[in-house]
Amino acid sequence: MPELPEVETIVRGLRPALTGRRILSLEVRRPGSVRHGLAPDALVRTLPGRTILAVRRRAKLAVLDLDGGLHLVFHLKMTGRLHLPGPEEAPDKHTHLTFTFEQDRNRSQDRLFFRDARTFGYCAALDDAALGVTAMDVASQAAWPFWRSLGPEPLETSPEILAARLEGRRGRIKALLLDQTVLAGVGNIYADEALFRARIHPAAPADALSREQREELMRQVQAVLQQGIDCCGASIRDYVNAHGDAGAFQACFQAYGRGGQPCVACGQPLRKITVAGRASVHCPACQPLP
DNA sequence: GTGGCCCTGTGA
DNA sequence: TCACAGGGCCAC
Repeated sequence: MPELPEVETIVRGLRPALTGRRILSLEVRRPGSVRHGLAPDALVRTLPGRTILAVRRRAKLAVLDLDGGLHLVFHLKMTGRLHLPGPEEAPDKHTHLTFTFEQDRNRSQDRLFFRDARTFGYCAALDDAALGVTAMDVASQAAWPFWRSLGPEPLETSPEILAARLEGRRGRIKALLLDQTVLAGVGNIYADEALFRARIHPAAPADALSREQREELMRQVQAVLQQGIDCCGASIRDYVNAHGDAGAFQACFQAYGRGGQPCVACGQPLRKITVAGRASVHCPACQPLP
């Protein structure tokens, strides 16, 4: 569930608590939650003594940059959480990784929990080459394929350039918005919201849209992502930030999860269909098929 | 391009 | 009790 705005909110919450901290230890309570990079036992051996240099986001991934050219990449998928527990808080059955930091007189939290009820999420420990820190790394075979395949950041790319990535694509527009190689960070919520605001049917073939429509769609993608960040994310079901607080963007939903309810623009009931295997809510009147 | 799979908590 | 939620991956 955490999409770009939710991961951005989590990262912003973690940054002041974690930047500059030295790792004391890692406890791996569920080895399957460590994937793609170093094996769990190697990670447990190599982490103590390393310092967190930066906390950042790429697409829907949260990244801790460590000294020595190591990076911890977290994919939260649907139910993953990165959370700073209180001093008395014990790991529960869904807490798969617990990081402990050296005490810091200025900062009260000295642990980080990775929790994930549905275990789709993971932590990957990868080196500079795997993340393509230099241009040479990007071209090298050592690059982590998933990372290398990620498209541009939608909030750091112009709508025109984003729209140009749809050119000549025959797929349904919603499937392309969800395709992380086209643009990185949009999930089901923000795809439905952007399509509604751009008045484009989710099942419209991308090549049936005009250039103006594609650019307007990308402007709306940027607008809903920015609004999501400004609201500290959308909380439905599981999502909370690093401190356990809910977001507020769910109150701004105009399409997502509103099937059967009246369209905020025209009052007609919104329709729920399946596109690209995902529940998709749209207004048949405002978002006609081209 | 589509659909099944992974997995478990939630709500009808 | 069971359908449903869905990101990424894989086989079709």
